[in-house]
Amino acid sequence: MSADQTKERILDAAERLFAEQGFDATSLRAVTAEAGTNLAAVNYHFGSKSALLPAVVARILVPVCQRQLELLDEIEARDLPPTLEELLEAFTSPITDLFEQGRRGPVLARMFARIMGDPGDEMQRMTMSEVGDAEERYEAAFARLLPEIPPAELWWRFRSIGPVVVSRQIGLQASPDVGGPPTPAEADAVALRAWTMTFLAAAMRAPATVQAPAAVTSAVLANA
Amino acid sequence: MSADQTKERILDAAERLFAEQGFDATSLRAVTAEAGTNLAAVNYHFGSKSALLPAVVARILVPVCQRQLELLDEIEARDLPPTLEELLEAFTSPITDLFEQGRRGPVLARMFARIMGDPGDEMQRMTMSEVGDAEERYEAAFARLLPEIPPAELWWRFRSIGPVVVSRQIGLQASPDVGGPPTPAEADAVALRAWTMTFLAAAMRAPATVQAPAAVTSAVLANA
DNA sequence: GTCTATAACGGGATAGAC
DNA sequence: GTCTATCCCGTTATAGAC
Repeated sequence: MSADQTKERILDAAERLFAEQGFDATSLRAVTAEAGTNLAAVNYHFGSKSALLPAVVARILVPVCQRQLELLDEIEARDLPPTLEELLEAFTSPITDLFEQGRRGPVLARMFARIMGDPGDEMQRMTMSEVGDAEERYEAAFARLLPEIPPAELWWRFRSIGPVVVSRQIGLQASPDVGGPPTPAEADAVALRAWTMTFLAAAMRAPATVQAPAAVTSAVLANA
Repeated sequence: MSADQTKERILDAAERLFAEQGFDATSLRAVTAEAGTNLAAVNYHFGSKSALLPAVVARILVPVCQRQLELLDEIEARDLPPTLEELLEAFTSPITDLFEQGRRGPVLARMFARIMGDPGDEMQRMTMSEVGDAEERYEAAFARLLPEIPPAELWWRFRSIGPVVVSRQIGLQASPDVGGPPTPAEADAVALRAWTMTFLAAAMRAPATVQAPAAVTSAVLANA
């Protein structure tokens, strides 16, 4: 078997198992068994177990961000400014598409959630380096579209888009007896995109909060 | 040392370590070292490592839900129906309060995020049994307040509240060099509550999505 | 490049004294 | 109830044959 094939098979197996069971709970033995190789191959190709994780994450994230940027390019190539819904759709649909990929998608949503809650900056730094470009450009695009929202408040609104999309995808998987969705998951998947768009568009468009920002408050207090 | 004291000390240590490092990555040896006891004590009081996790989670969640229910009782004891903002505040403030508890709070946000993304229904079932009551009553209260939103769509809106609150708390902790918030965390903490309220209130209040629900669509297709 | 075999280690659980 | 000492297992990583 060629080197590239072995590497890909290891990544496939690792992605599935990490997503399903978590990184710590997954042994290299399980990965190599599923990949049809052996322990030594992982260490040869990736160096160690911990080095396998960034490789898996990058392989997932890179195409998503590429697609996000492509869609943004298309939007910005036009003359007229985009609608908020268009911008949201361009940002979220590559993520949703990923999650709706047959049987690969669903488990990935959980992997994302795990990454977001992971301790230590290591994982977040890793994720950032892949996602940074797309995030910056979209944030700027939202800022142009919503000039009346102060940048600090808009920053938080923008960062809530991902969690909402990811958490809803996870909710879609929950079985009804542990508090899953009220209607069949297949039917919901279609409606869910539209409902999520409604939810996020309204939230992004909300008038700026009137209350004085805390930064100002504390500056005033400091001078008192 | 009394039995209760030992038990509490183990729970304290486990809570901190699970939240900081994750469940799998935390060894019982680390827990007992911090608790000032030994391995056998954990197995005596809790039976096993896996049985320690539910105990830790329950100790965190129970008071939060109690407070949520108290606040809802106060609101419903009045004659006039609550505003959406009041209801949101009552639901979210016990969570936010938890996260703002000195040095205990911040790590707990990550523990929550991890739980939400955890595979297997085990953890989610455990969480549900603690949280179920409060969730049901609040969902009903929101439904009364927003009768024009179809229940299925409202269900998803309501389930997004938690993820938004939790993810923002995690964002508050991120250091600026990994994409943390633009302004100092201390100043933001105050403003953040108000901004989050603006965001969520607008999202909850959004007019119902016009598009036909997928359930209807697929029923029509099935009859074609 | 790939594999087998093994080294070196740390984990959870438990028996049994106190 | 609490502790020490120990068992036994699964883990990662690597040396060395092919």
